Amino acid sequence: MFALVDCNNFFVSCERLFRPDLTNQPVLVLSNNDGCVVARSQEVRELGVPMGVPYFQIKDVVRRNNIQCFSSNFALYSDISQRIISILGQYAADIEVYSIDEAFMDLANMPIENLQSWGDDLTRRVQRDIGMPVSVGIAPNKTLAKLASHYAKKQSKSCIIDPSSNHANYTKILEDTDVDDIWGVGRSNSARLKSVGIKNALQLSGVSESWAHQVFGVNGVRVYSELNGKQVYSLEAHKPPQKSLMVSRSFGHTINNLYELETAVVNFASRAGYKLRRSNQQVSDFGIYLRFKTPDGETHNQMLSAKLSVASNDTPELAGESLRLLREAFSPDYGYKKAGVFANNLTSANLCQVNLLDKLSPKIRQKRTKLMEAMDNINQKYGNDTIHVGAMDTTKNSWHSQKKRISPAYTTDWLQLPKVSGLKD
DNA sequence: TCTGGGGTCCTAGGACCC
DNA sequence: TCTGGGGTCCTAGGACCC
Repeated sequence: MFALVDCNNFFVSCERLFRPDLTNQPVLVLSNNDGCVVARSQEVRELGVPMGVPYFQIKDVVRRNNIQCFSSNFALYSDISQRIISILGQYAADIEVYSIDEAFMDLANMPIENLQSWGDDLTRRVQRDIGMPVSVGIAPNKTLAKLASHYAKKQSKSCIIDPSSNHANYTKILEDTDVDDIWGVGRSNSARLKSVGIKNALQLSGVSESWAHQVFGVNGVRVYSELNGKQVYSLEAHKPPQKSLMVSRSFGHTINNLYELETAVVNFASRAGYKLRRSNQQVSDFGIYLRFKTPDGETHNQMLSAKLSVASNDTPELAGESLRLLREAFSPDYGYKKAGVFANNLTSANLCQVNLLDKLSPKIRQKRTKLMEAMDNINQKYGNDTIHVGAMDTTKNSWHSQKKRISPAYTTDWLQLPKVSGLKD
């Protein structure tokens, strides 16, 4: 059996940890640049605010109902997430951290009669130690475990789906689950399913395998098989190395001068270089991404990439490459809204493929590796960008995203610790 | 006027090989 | 009249996840 532990309204619950006055109040969290809604409290859901809606479209609802809005605060969310994972580690040997607010756990050797109390105990423990409400779903595969955790949110105790020992319960839960809520069925496929009268998980589990294959391809068959109790996906306790990487931001305001754009892109390239070094990887296929409006008001996306002569994770090199591509693409007539860099074809930094035509000799490259190491150590100790490439120009950061409503980094910055007042000595 | 920032996998089509 | 049969690799686009 597998368990899925899912935090309830994770970002909102993180914000509430240090704002207990917001318990039972409508609260939502916005994406970067305060663009759209990425987390909603139960109260906000009940007001009919959908997930992912642009903020400007719901301003009236927010004002009328006095909804508390926060910019996303990833320093806080990541820290809370790690605390929760460390507790989960005490409850199972193998854990797959699936996202910032979810983890799969392997319960292979647990007697079936212990599952309910195991799940309920875990729920109480995370609530007590962290203050985070979680839902636990337990089932013979990941798809059903997801479905069970979804169901657990409604019944406020952990939910077990076991087709072999309690078939009636299994059937009932599948019937109660809308096809939209099945893991692996997205917007496009749920629309197709509904158009042929398949509205819930039970109906989907009853089609033929060949039909599932014909209509949804191999992924459809996987969903179908797991709904029927087979195990297709296994627990990935050790994540394979990442294959691609991206650093991008929407700008706080439209940019149309090259210099500002350069400082932004060099920032992203530096960040990408750091991420590569941290994971001991390097890139051979590197590029930039631009989103802009033309004078006639049309929005376009543009991607330019280059093959590096030698795989690299050297910040000055990546920054130089992104500047070269940017200057090639830039037009003063466009209004730039967003930019980023991307890296495909990541390989281990231990593999070294030299190139006779490389502008830098292997010896220089070795020195550069040490230079980056020193830079990372200094920045780790004294703060981000203490040392950085000159083109970043940290005095010009007008491109930064809007984060007007961000809460303090309560748990990761000495200067932002919560203050307790009103206590007597 | 105004819409995030990451990722993965699959598929189809084209270029190329013999 | 009539033009094979097998591969691989790359790319772009789309679907999905959080």
